[in-house]
Amino acid sequence: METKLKLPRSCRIILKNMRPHELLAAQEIFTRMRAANPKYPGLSTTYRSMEILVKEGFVQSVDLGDGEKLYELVDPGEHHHHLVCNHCGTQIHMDECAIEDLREYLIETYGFHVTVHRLEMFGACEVCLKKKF
Amino acid sequence: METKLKLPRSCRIILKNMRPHELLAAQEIFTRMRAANPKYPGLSTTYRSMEILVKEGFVQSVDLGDGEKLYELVDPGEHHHHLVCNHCGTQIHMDECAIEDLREYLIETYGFHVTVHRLEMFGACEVCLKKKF
DNA sequence: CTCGATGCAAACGATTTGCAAAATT
DNA sequence: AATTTTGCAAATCGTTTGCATCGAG
Repeated sequence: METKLKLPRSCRIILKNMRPHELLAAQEIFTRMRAANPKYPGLSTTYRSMEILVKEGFVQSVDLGDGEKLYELVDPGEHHHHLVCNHCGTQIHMDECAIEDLREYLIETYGFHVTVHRLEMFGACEVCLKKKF
Repeated sequence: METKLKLPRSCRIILKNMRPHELLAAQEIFTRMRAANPKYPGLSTTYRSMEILVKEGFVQSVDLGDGEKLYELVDPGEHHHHLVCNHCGTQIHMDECAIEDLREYLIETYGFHVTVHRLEMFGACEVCLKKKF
């Protein structure tokens, strides 16, 4: 038996208006939610909401290394990785998780059991490669 | 012909006193350098130095997601990844780079050419696994 | 003398927090 | 009425920057 999950209003607004596969900073989420719904709460509430949504598995938080956390809707329990083009900024979402195959190897070699991981790759996308960047 | 690299004094002190395979925050580096050498410059110089050392390839900067950058001596050009135990905090350094094998696959599948990547894995180390954490 | 290195304090930017007011149940 | 959510401003914290001074070549 699972208790029905009760999310605050702000979380519900976010879930309703945030699109999957879009990496957004808290600031940006706040701005968009306000635009979509003038009665949407303030910025600090956004931070509080994202914390809840991450914990509940609705949102994945991603760190691209530029000093701010980015958030992204995911199918609960799922996660994936990003290929970020350094030239045009395009973000490609990998369908598969590159680490899955590594799991067993890491247990055998290091005795280490991976539960969470973070992987981001940077480089050049197809288009920019052709432009000879 | 390569120009002889001239590093500021603070960088030289850091290279001399920092141990390989040890992840340290700027604050921590500052403290240690001061301890090793009372004439070592201040904290802001440490930040400026790390920037140089990263750019020159002496140091790798790592983000474990807790809001501060960590720095680590590396053999120039090299890089590697970390297995961080969530229970005891142990950091295991992987000898190999798990991503190398992925490179070709990503080019074929996504047309994406990876130049830089970030990979950190979190979970339970051998010791903590045995403790049934 | 000239230029890069440094010190110091202020600025910054994202995030967090404290507490009182408002809304939900 | 009790509990949860929110607003707002202030506090945090790591990091960066401006600018005057110091020091090596």
